[in-house]
Amino acid sequence: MTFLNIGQVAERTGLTVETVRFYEKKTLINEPQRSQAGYRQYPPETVKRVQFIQNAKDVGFTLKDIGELLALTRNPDTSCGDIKQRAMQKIEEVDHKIRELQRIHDALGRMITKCDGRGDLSECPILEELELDK
Amino acid sequence: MTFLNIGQVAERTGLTVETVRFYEKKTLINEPQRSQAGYRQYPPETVKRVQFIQNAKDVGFTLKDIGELLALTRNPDTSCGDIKQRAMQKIEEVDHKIRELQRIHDALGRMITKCDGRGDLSECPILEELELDK
DNA sequence: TTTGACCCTGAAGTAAGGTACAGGGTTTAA
DNA sequence: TTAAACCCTGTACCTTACTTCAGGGTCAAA
Repeated sequence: MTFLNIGQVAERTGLTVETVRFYEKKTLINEPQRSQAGYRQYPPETVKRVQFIQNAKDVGFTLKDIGELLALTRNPDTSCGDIKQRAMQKIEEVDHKIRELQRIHDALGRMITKCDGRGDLSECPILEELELDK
Repeated sequence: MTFLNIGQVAERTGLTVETVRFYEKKTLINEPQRSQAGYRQYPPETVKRVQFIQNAKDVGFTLKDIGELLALTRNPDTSCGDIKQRAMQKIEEVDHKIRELQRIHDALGRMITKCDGRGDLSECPILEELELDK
């Protein structure tokens, strides 16, 4: 078993060295052994762990969420359903954000169609809708 | 013309006094006159200005965007088309965020349907998809 | 042996949009 | 006249996910 320096973990995951240290400080990856000089010596599984973090982030989990997911997996009482519940909670958050953005999209769309882009600022339908009194 | 204390502006807009001061520091509202004791004395139009800020925020503009919109309206060379362009730029940002959230929604949805919620963590399809090696 | 690439810690800075103090002065009504 | 309710400044704090910096040690190749 051959260990990896922090630079090698960074290289294999596409993160920076600073971000790997940051994840360690957040206890998302285990504190590794140190060499005599104090260099971190990561076991190769650390790369997998970092990739898990990246994948979970990519589907919308925050680092705090990810910490909780990892805590769940360490608890022998955790079942598959507990993980599923986290995913369902997250998808609900995502749906909520989508609906809010959809609302914003529609409001902006209405303003944009009202404005032909010509004419004076004083009669700009967009500013009027936002109720800016000039 | 009767002036308003900061508390009255806050009350009429639903903001807190601190937020009104914050907007002033960000130069989104003009520095008002002061009473002899140093109290801010806002002209009544300030309420309209704050409402504009609230409306613009509500359709997705950041405070920075709003500052730029206000700067545009102070520039005599600005046309209605310039404002429309900002709105179109914003709707594009919003669409981009919606697409990203849709992607996340779909990915989470796929994971959730793969997992029946029963069974052991070691065979959890969600954790497998996220590539967590236990 | 020297130089460049690597590693270390701890603290501070970044964006966004506020919120919360601490420690004081003012106004108003009973 | 005193107490409540208001106002002031300046600074620090909050969240999220990092990034940057200062001021060092270490390792490997030429």
